[in-house]
Amino acid sequence: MTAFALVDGNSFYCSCERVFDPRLEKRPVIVLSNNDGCAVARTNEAKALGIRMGHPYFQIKDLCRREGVVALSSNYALYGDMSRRLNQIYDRFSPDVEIYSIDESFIDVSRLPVKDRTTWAKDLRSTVKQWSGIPTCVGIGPTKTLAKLANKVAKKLADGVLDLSGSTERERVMADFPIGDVWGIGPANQAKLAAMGIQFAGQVRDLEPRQARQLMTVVGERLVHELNGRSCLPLETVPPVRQGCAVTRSFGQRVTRKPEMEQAVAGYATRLGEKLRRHGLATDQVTVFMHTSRFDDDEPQRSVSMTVDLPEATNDTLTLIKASRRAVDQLWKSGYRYAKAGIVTQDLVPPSGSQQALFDGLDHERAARVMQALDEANKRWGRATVFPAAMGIKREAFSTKFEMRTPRYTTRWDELPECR
DNA sequence: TCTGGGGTCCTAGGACCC
DNA sequence: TCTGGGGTCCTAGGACCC
Repeated sequence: MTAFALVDGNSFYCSCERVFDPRLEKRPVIVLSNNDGCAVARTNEAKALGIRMGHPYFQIKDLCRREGVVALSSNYALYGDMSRRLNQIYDRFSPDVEIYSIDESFIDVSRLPVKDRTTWAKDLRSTVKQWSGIPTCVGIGPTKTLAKLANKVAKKLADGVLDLSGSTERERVMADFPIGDVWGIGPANQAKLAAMGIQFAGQVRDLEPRQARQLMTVVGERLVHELNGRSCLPLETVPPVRQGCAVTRSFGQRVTRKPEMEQAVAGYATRLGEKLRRHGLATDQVTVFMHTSRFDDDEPQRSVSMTVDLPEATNDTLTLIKASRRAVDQLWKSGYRYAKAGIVTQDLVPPSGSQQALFDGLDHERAARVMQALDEANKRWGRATVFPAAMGIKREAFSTKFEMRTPRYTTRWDELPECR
């Protein structure tokens, strides 16, 4: 019999901030998306004030001021590092851990030598809290979907743990668990099911698998099995090779001039190269897109994209910049206020450079050494210490806003927290 | 003034082939 | 006027996730 635990950090980004600034304790705190656009993490105190997930910040600015909500820009360097620490702790509790997202991990608990999984989970929670400062919740069930469901319910329990291994308890909980909160049911499927009078997880569980498939494709059929305790989604301890890679950003201010667009996209190409090299992958085509904002509805709209094929798979930043610049050249048209642009790639492959170098001389080798030096310098002294001139030097006009970012406490020597 | 970014999986339908 | 039957591959778009 399979058994999974799902552990996640409560209001994860906010909790990370609280670890390093105890003044945030008990206060409503939200963390904002890129560009300080909308709320992507809220403490319970902030939720109680009616701040929704994805709530645009400009709409709640007044509320925040009035109610003393602390709004922070996102600090991904900090959250990523805290996430790594949490997983190191999980590893001590089980050899089988799947990192599912920055704040969630699945743990195989079917073969743990414990008689009571609830006690085990409570021990995990308190260890994590003590060692990292992050509060967590744990849900346990015979399938991943049920572990997720248990976790959601555990959020409202005093001890933050719920084990749904037993079928009686499971049925009781599923009877009034809203379908919209079930993992895998989004707004579209929720509406479809609601139209059939289905509102609770227990009703989805009792659908015929064939009917669920008709309604929600094979995903829905799997869901029914999972809710019945028949595991369809195995633990994936080794992350699969990634299929695509993208760097896209909204601009801090609308872009109306071509040189700015060129610099912005050159910056994305640079970042793309870094990501590809970090994963040991390469690409043989890049798609560049740019568009205006749908919220500027009294202005002319434009949304275009173009794919450029590369002669061979590469992760060389300068090659990526050249290719994306060609695309910008083709796509650019003045008279619009562009809000966002990006580079997207698919069909990632291992770099072909090492073989090619044998045939067409030293260029590949040289380029690879330049990239290696670039990556090492930026790793040691911080991102964009060394960067291609095409990115431009005065980037303030369009670069992403982080006006309320806290220090990168754990990953930068010059931003270490100090005791006074 | 101000509305995120980056992934995955699935299906339908067209192009193409024999 | 008649105008098959099946495959495969690729892509766009939808849905979902955090």
